[in-house]
Amino acid sequence: MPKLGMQDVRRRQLIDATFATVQRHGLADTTMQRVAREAGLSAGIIHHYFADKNALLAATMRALLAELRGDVVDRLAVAATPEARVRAVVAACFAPAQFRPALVAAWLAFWAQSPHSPELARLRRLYDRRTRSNLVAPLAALLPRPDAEAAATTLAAMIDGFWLRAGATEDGLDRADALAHVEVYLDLVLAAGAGR
Amino acid sequence: MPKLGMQDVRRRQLIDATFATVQRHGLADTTMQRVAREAGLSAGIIHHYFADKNALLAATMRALLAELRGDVVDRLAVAATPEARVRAVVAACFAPAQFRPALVAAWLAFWAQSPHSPELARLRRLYDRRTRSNLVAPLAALLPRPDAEAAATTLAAMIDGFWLRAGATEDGLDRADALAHVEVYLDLVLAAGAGR
Amino acid sequence: MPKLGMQDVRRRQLIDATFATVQRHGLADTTMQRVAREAGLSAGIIHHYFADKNALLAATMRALLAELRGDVVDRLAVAATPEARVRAVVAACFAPAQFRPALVAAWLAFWAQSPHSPELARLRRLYDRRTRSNLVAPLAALLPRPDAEAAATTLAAMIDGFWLRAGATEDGLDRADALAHVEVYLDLVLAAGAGR
Amino acid sequence: MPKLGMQDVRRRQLIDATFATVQRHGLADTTMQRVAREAGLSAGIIHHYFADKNALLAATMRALLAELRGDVVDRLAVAATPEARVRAVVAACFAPAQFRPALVAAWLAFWAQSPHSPELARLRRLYDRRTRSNLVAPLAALLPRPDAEAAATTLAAMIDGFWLRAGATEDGLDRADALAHVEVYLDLVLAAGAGR
DNA sequence: TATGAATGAGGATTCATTCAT
DNA sequence: AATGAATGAATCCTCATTCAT
Repeated sequence: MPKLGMQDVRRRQLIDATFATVQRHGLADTTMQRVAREAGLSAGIIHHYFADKNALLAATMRALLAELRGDVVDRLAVAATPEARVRAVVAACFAPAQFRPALVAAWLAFWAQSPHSPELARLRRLYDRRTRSNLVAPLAALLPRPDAEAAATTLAAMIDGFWLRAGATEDGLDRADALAHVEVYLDLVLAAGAGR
Repeated sequence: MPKLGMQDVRRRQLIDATFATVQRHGLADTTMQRVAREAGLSAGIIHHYFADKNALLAATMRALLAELRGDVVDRLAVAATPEARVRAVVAACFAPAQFRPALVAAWLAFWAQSPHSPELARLRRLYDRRTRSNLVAPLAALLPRPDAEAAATTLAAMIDGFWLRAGATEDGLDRADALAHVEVYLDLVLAAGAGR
Repeated sequence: MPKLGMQDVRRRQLIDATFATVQRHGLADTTMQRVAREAGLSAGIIHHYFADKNALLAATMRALLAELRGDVVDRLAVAATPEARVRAVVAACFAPAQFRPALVAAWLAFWAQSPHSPELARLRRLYDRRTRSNLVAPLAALLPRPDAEAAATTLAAMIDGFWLRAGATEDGLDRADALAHVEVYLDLVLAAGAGR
Repeated sequence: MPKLGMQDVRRRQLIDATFATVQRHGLADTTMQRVAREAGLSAGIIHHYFADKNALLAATMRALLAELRGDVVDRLAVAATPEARVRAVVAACFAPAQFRPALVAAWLAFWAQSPHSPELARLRRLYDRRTRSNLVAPLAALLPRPDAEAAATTLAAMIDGFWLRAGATEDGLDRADALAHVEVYLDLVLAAGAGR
């Protein structure tokens, strides 16, 4: 394990502070000053570690993406069958660590900003591609390719839709409920596929 | 006497300009100056018609909501059976007038901002409640109440999820494809319900 | 008695509204908009009756001055002796109609602005001159001219000083108390003069 | 490390600039821009040192108050008898450093604004209380308590009254004359008290 | 006479960024 | 590496004034 340099420590610290600030105040009210205060550092120092505000935001988005990816990879590692793999991907998206209103709100803020930031747009496409391939690959072992692709698309939309709703904090929607709804759909699809 | 009826004309004009600016520049970069320029008016006049920026943004969101609602209502008016009513609601959400990347991007921007604006949060809850009841009501005539509610929740999430994806402009996702995916799910659900 | 034209009615109405606004919000927050609303008129109309804001403010100050002057003149008209005349002038300054916190606060606002407005400065000088001559004239019949002038100067300062204090509304200083203090001084001065 | 101790230097510099601007342009026309220019700094930096405009104005008023207080304290320190102490307080108010038209005009501007600013109102009450107790304390050693209080009230009003007049710059009223008038009153009061 | 729409300048304040230390 | 001072542009908003109706 490589020792983390001061560089990495500070960068991580600032990314965490950015995430905290975005979820607390929203992207529009995330200022360098606020991020610095949240990190317990001075305003000027951020520019030693990130070229500018956009770079900081992109790095933060990237970190969120990496965490989700880590969660997915961990769960896929212990999934033996295709069906288990599909369910692992879905479960990761609704894991307590991911499906938190605060995190989802931050996520949503980046999503909304992505049409106006090339780097965020790139990250968004990356997420879309990954989620899709994570779903298509195991589904293709269970369903005909066209059906697998359609199911993956629909599943991905459902997951995003439930996330979107989770972002509105006072919403009563429960994590377990959301997951249950997705799994009901999954059962339906797999049953339909198996019945052919 | 000054020109009469300017009130409504200007308000509409400014709302349109706000919508155009939000979709073009994003909510974060939507300034009063830009909106004014888009509307071909001076910056100061906006405050003649709207108390402040928040009021203008809320009015714009409200207008988008009203348009979607109008579309839904129109389609419901000519839907004879419960099933036709469910499909009408879904179809309205994917109608060309609604399912445009630009509109969806604006929608998403407001969604992302809603946790930080009481008025936008209120509008968001209103949308959620309406969409849900529009779906539950006809579904309850086709399925047992708990199944109807579950299906409505899932449908709403799917619709939102496909919208979310439509917001990323360069995304290849086609309107017709999205609608088709939702209808496949609907077929599945209704078939399962009918089979009981 | 000449019939008042619409001109005069409106001017008076606007002056009253200005006075009300100044005492309620302070001179700095007295806007044409607010004055118009207070008068129940539209913002634009003020400029038909007053050249600009300064003219309106000056006219308002002039009206306050005229009211005080009227009060003084009325009281002087029924004062038979020189001493009665001095006391009449003092009494007018502390009459309930004049010595009101609200009125005094407005007065003070104009005073503070007078170094920066030629017209207000002119009115202020006019007030000073009048007050002084109103006091010196009767005092000169009771005291040697130099003593009369000194007493007038001191009296005028005392009056202004008590006014200044009355402007701070929560101050416990009573109108009757203030008047009593001035009269004690007057007694002292006249007694000293008589004792010569 | 940035330059240290800038905090105090800049704050003082900005307070001085505010004072200069208020006396030159009046409180109503004292803008942050003007203050900054007067201080030779950019407009933005003021908010590094003062929360907002009100804070800057209050700090300036506080500084004026502190200077007067310093003057009074210095003179009281070398006043041996009660009478000397009364005369010291009066003399401080008419010292060349205090009784300047420019300073008095600024003072007056703050006074006029005080009904509309809690912080300024607080400072004004502080000044009133201090002046009064500075006068009552020594007078109580020379006169019966009720007379001492009455004399203090009258003296304070006279002082304020002369100040008010000094604020009108072109006024011919001389500093020495004003002081002389107050002292004549003081002589009168003390003589009356001694004669009992 | 009267309205209120409209402007344009200017208000306080915020902010990303730079820089001397 | 780190600070916080400093800038200048940009933000929202207000306001006196003008003008078509």
